[in-house]
Amino acid sequence: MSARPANPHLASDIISAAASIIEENGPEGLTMRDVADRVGYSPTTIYLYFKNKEQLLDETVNRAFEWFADWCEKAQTGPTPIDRLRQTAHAYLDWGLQNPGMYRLMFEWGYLGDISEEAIFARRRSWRGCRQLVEMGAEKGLLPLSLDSGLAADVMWVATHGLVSLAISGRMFGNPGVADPEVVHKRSHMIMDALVDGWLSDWASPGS
Amino acid sequence: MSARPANPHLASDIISAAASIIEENGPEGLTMRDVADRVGYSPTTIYLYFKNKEQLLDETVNRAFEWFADWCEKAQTGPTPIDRLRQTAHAYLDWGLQNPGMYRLMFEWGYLGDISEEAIFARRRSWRGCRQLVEMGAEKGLLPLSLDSGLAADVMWVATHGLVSLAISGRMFGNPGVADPEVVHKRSHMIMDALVDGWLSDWASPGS
DNA sequence: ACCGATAACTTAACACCGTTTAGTGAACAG
DNA sequence: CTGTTCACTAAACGGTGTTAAGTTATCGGT
Repeated sequence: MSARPANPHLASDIISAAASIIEENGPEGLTMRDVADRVGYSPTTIYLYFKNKEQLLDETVNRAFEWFADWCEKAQTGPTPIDRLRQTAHAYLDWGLQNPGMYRLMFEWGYLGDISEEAIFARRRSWRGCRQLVEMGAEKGLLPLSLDSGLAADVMWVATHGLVSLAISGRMFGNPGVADPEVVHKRSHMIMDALVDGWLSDWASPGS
Repeated sequence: MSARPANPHLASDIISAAASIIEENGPEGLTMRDVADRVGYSPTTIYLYFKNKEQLLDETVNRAFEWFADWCEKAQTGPTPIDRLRQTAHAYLDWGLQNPGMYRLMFEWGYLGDISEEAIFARRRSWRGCRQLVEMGAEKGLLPLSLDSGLAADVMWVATHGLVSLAISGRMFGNPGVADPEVVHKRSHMIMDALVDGWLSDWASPGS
């Protein structure tokens, strides 16, 4: 959000170029010089539109989170909150499997920079959607809920994130690193179903 | 595992130096020159003992996985498999919270390199321990298991990893990035208990 | 005692990275 | 015509992983 020159498309083009490079080479494979080449300007020009690499990545991530939340919301076509919860979970997984570079940047890249309150709020949009589904399911008695909805949403998110994280890192399924994409896809959706099944059964328990 | 000069302690010292730098500065903050400084040699000497940075990191990770598996096994003091499962889960979480830099390197760092079959087998030691606990719990009727034990272990591992991953990245708990360590510790152990509670209730379910 | 080989290590450089300094050239206001 | 501003760039700085080419010391053989 630094003061920018007039060219109104360039900032957006730079972000698009960064996003496509991230998908091709991963977050660690993104260089300012590559971004500049792709938009047809010199590397210094990037710094007229973004304070530094971190800010460029932050804004790229902000846009990716919007796209990600849209994707998850669009998947919710089922009649009951339970249906929509399962659909959301699988949509989340698919998004991660299809955009592994961006997913890693969004959820695993170092520690968070100095992003604004609005950006934080916007990034958590999909989490709020998840919590709403949990609350709707609990109200209708479809979800046996002994936890508050925020904790339940955290539990679901944590497990879903862990599945995506391991699946895209090639560290799962007996032979870590090998990871035929089709095998990973099939196995991870199977695990996703098992996770959702677990959420739908009773959460109440003896405790520790 | 490249052919190495005679100095028998140096390779191990280099790995130790790398490990401590990773804990101080994170994986992205590790420099070959820093490693060399810390062991008191020139940067080029490191390349006499390790082919490149990737191999140094691989061997550092191998050693960390041993330490990690020891830690998880030592925590299993309870009488029943269920007790030991919960203890293992919390031990896993604590290890991650206390060694965030190494944890990220072990589980989230780019794609896996060309590591040997033995190394892969060794790295999965803690996963096998988890699966054994699940099998013991199921045999004794303590764990209602409608899944095969490998899938059940994957489900548990995935959720536990997701919790650690989000907790150490500062992306959880309403205000991502802020993350007072004590708050993170308390909240993440609460989520861990909720996760374990879920595993102990019935896994059987309608499916999707 | 001397020679050559080898082993352990270092100096100096390479290409590349994020970033900054000091511009260039064109458009425009007076 | 002049001075200013604006969008952009060339060249450099310090830092990175890595390598080529030494340097120095030790040791076996004669």
